[in-house]
Formats: sequence, structure tokens, C-alpha cells
Amino acid sequence: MQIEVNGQMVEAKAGAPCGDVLQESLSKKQFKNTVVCRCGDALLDLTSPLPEDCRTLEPVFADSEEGLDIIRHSAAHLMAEAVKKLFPEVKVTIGPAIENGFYYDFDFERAFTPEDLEQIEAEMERSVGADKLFSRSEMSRDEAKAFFAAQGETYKGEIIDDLGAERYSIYKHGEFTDLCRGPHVPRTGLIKAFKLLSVAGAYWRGDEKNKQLQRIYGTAWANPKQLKQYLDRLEEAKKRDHRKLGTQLDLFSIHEDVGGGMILWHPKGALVRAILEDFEKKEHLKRGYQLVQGPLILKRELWEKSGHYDNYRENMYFTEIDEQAYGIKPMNCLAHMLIYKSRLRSYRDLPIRYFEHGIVHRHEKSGVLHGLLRVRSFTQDDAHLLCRPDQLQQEIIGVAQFVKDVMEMFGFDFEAEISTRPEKSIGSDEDWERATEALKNALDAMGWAYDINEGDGAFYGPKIDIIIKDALARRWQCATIQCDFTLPDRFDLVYVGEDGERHRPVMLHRVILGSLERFLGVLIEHFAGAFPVWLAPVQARVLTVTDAQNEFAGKVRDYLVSRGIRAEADLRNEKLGYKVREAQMEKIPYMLVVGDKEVEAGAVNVRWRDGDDPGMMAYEDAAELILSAACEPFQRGGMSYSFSTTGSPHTA
RNA sequence: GCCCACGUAGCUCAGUAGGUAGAGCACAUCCUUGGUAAGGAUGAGGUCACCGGUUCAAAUCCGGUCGUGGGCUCCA
Repeated sequence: MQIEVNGQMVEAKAGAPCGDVLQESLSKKQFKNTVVCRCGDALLDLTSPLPEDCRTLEPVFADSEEGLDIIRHSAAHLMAEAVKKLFPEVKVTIGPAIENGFYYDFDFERAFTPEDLEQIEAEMERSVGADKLFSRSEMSRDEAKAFFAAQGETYKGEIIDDLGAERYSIYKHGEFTDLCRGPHVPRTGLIKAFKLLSVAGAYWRGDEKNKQLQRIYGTAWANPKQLKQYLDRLEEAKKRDHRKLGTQLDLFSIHEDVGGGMILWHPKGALVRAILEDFEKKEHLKRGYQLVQGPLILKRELWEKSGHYDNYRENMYFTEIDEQAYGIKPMNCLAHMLIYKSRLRSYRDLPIRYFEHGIVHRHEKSGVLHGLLRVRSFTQDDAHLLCRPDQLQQEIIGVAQFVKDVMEMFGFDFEAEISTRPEKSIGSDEDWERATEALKNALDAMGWAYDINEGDGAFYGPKIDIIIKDALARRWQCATIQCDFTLPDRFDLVYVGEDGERHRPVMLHRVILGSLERFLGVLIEHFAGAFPVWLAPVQARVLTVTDAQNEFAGKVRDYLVSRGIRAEADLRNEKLGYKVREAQMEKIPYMLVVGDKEVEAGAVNVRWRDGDDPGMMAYEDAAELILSAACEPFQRGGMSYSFSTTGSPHTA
């Protein structure tokens, strides 16, 4: 038959190994670098027979994205082989490729030690050196069950029962055989660059009720150079860890004595927060939101009424006042609804958009706390939008646009997900259906791609989640838009329609940054601590060469402060080099050096944190330079920068 | 909450055949007035996370508690 191989038409025989067909159209070097092949949408082993209906055949090279997945998955098998050889009593479970690497979960009586990992790695190296063939074969369900049962691999039996198929493919290399859909690299020699990274506990099938297995993580690449680049990248990422930078830049701290997941914001960190809050308040007012404020604790009955007591109690803190039970708020919606309810609303009033920087407390499990990214006390930039059903679509789009404007302003890429009804939830099926549709329609209107997370919604409604990544490419949920037909019902929220009747409004819960704590954590890593000028706690520092310039330096500092710039003067009896180094390590965007020459000219010598120095200029001009740099990120989206709280002038 | 690892000055870290602790930075005092990433001297600073055990003797060995880190589950 005639098929297209790598762009050219060739004559091939159906049933011949794909690898053989490919080999004729590829250079030796290319073929050596081929891990599997693609026929239409399907990926096939090089040893697989060429299907009858195959019209095009392409090689998948080791360094392509698909190729790397194959290598990583194959590396997981290689690791399982090594583990079984060293520890025959281990039971194998599953081992997929993941972003940048792979893992395999093992059932083993004891924990793997770092020494074990070294041994396993050495055993894998031997297997790579031996360049063993990966061979594919098939078994019927009964054969497969009997085969793995005979080896005591009970987890494989469970997987077979679960899949419920008639035929199963198995892969063998050396002495190791595993149930696997494949495909795999043709020979172990293609797994050239890998490293085992860590061992961790993981539950069988991801369910904490199940047995905890030992998971070994590893990374694998097409060649040693790529591997080194990745390991270097990991090192680099550690340097921008927000916990490390938080200490170095004196932004925040976490004290054991205060409690886990509680943040102490130091002056500079608190200032960055205040700037963000200030920016957000103005931006919300511009977009038709109203600022409101509720208390931290509300009576327990209210949480019972809302459903939080039944559905969210394990995450809440409670207290008692005058023998009356109170709940510390984990969310801000109740106060907002009561504000809505404080008077009768007309359809003309809608949509109503209430915004609050609301401090919430959630009892997160101790093991999940993580710097600023997962805490127990945090501030949400929370809003609740109450609207008529016919306004819902437009309101969701408005929020999505708001999210887009803000994320683009910070330079974050983001991904969207829609989460549907969870098991533990309240409300009718129709309402859930309507709400989910509204969210999907809005994202379609925005032209955003999104994934669906079945059963991941909040207990009161479906939601859109926006996910951004930290320095280690870990994904964090920030913005979320949640549709809610249920709470307005429970709290009997109404508006009077054009017809004079009472109607039920729809409520949207939404945050943009999510929590200020988490967002700042990701932001610190995103900018490696070098905040953009508008957010930098100190925007400019005047550095004197000797104390002969102290008076002039003070004058420059005062001028900058009067122009709304957060400026300091470093008048200490230290050498200029020392002051420059310190300012640089504090990542202050502008250093304004003044010596005798500058005093005489009424100028400053501008040194910029990020590279080329603008040089000497009148200090009034330097102020304009700094102000325009501060405004720069706001060019898009019709936003603007101004910050009214003056940083306290500091005279050292 | 679960699995594994770790917990020494404000910070970063040394400190193994168990013998009542060290360095650099930061801090204080003094000297130095010096043009773009660290000038010099002196000094102060530690219940070696906490509790208990083994021992003549524990930062070091054992047990527990708390905390942190990497994951799992969960989440903004």
C-alpha cells in the first residue's frame, strides 16, 4: 500500500513493523533519535505492525514534547524494574509521566532512603547501558489476571478489574513485565538523561482512606544537556522562593509562637500590601463596585442558615460570647447579603456589586500550610454581585474582563477551569445546570479555553477558577468566579421587578487576586523580589558619597516624597560602594547618587537596579523618570497609578 | 490529617569514635570622609526547638511533643 512517510509517498506493507517502514525514510541520526511513531492520531511502538488503515506515518523524536512524555513514562518502567530487582518483595502499582519527569508508586513495608535511591539509580543506569529491548505483547483478561496474580502483584489485578477490557497490552524489558497501554521507547538505551529526585507518601488511587504508598519522583530528558538545564532551573527557582526572599527583603515572617499559617507583615511587606489594596479599591470603584465592610465573627445560627455549618464546619473556627455561639468567618458573603437585605431593592438598583478586602480564617490541615501560598488567616479581595437573571451573563463577562486586565498588567499567564457540582452540595439540579451553563457561555464569549473539573465546585454553586504558576511551576488558584442560586434563596433576597412583584436575584462570588497573601507570594517569586516600580516599597534611595552632601540629599529626598515617590536617603557614614550594594540587594529600583559634583549642579546621578544607568540629571527630571516608570504597567486596560500614602521618609 | 526528611546566634551555615559550642553576614562602640556590589579594629549575642530517657557526662544516642521542608489528600 501507498502511505505518506515523513512527507514522502512510499510503498509499505501493512503489518510490517512501523520502525522498519520509518527507517527507510529517515537518516540514521534521525532514526536513532526516534522513540515512537505517529499514525494519524495514534502513537505506536516502533515494533507495532503497520495498521491497514494507516495513511501517514511520522517519527516522534526524543526531544519533542510527545517524545519526552514517552521517555519519562519509559523511565518510570525502568525504575520499577530496578526497584523490583533490588527489593523483590515490593508490589508495583502505577507510574506515569508528569510535567518534567515521572513517578512510580510502590507498596513497600519500609520507606525508601536516599541510599536506596542511589542504588535504584545505579541499577537503572546498568539497564540503560545494557540497551534492553522494550517488547509489547497482548494477553486476554484471564491470562493477564493469572499472570500478575502469580507474581503477587495484587494492584495490577485491581487495575485490570477496574478497566474491564478484554485484551491487555503488557510491556517487557529485561526481567520486568508491566501492564501498560504504552507506547514505549524501543530500547532502554534511549533513556539517556534522568535523575531520581525525592520520595514521598501518596495514597493508592489518590484516596486518603486507602493505603499510603511510597512514591519516587524522578526527572528525565532527551539528553544530558537538557537534564542539566532542568536541574539548574530548579536551583534558580529555589533562589526566588518567596519564603527566602520574604526574609531577605524583610517583607514578612511566620512565628512558631503565633501559630502555623499566620503571617506577620513587616513594614515593607505591609506597604506592598497597602499599595495593592489601594490600587484595587480605586479599580473597583471605577468599575461600579461599592466598598462595604463586615465583622470577623458572626453568630453561629447565621452559618447554620447559610449551610456553611453543615458543609464547611470542619474548616471553621468557633468562639463564644455571652453564652452565644459565634463562627469566625471563612467567607465574606453573609455580611454582604445582609447589607443587601437591609432595605427593599428595585430592579433598577441591580446589579449591585459589593467589594471588601475581607479577612477570613480557615482551618487548613497542618500538612498543607506553605509560606504565604497556603495559610490559615488571609485577606480576600472579595466581591458579591447581585443581579437579575438576565444580567448574569454580562456580569460574569465583566468579572472575566477584570481578571484579564489585572493579570495582564502583572504579566501573568493564566489558565481557566470550570468546576461542576460536588457530592456535598445544596440546591436544585436545574439551578446547577443553569449556573454552569452561564459560566461556560461567558468564557466562550471571552474566547478563553478551559478545562472542566467534574465535582470540584463549591457546595453552593459551580465556579470558574483562574490558575497561575509559581517559580517552581506549581499551580495556584487565584481568581475565582462562583455562581450561586442557593444562598439568595436561603436568605430570601429579593428585588421588586418592573411588574411590581418580588423576584429572586442571582449572586456571584468572585475574587480577582484571590488572597493577598497567596498573590503576594506568587508575585514575589514572579518578580524574584524586584517589584515593579509602582509596587516597590522603596522606589528610590538617595545615596551620599560623603556627609558633605547630607543637606542636599535631604532636600532631594523631601522633593521626591512631595511628588508622591516613596524615597529614602542613606546618610550613613559608609562608602558609596557599600550603600550601592545594600540598595541593590534590597532591589530598590532607583539609586540617586549625590556627590559634590551633583550638589553643585543641583542634580543626581541615577543608577537603575536593572541595568543601564540613565546617568546624571536634574533631580526634578529624575522624579519624572521614576513617576513615568511607575505608571508604565498601567498603559493597558485603562487603569492608572497613584498612591496616596506617603512612605515615611527615613534619615539614617 | 498521612508518609519521609530536617530543627545549632537576627540571617546563612560549620560542629560523628557522646567530654558543658564556632564562622561569615547583620548588630553596638571606635577609627576611617571614601564616587557606583562589602574600609578597619574591638565587642555583645546561643536554655544547641521543647519535654522525658540512657550515661559519670548528651547539640551529638533513644522516645514523645511542637515547628519547618518535600509530597499525598484538601484549598484562595
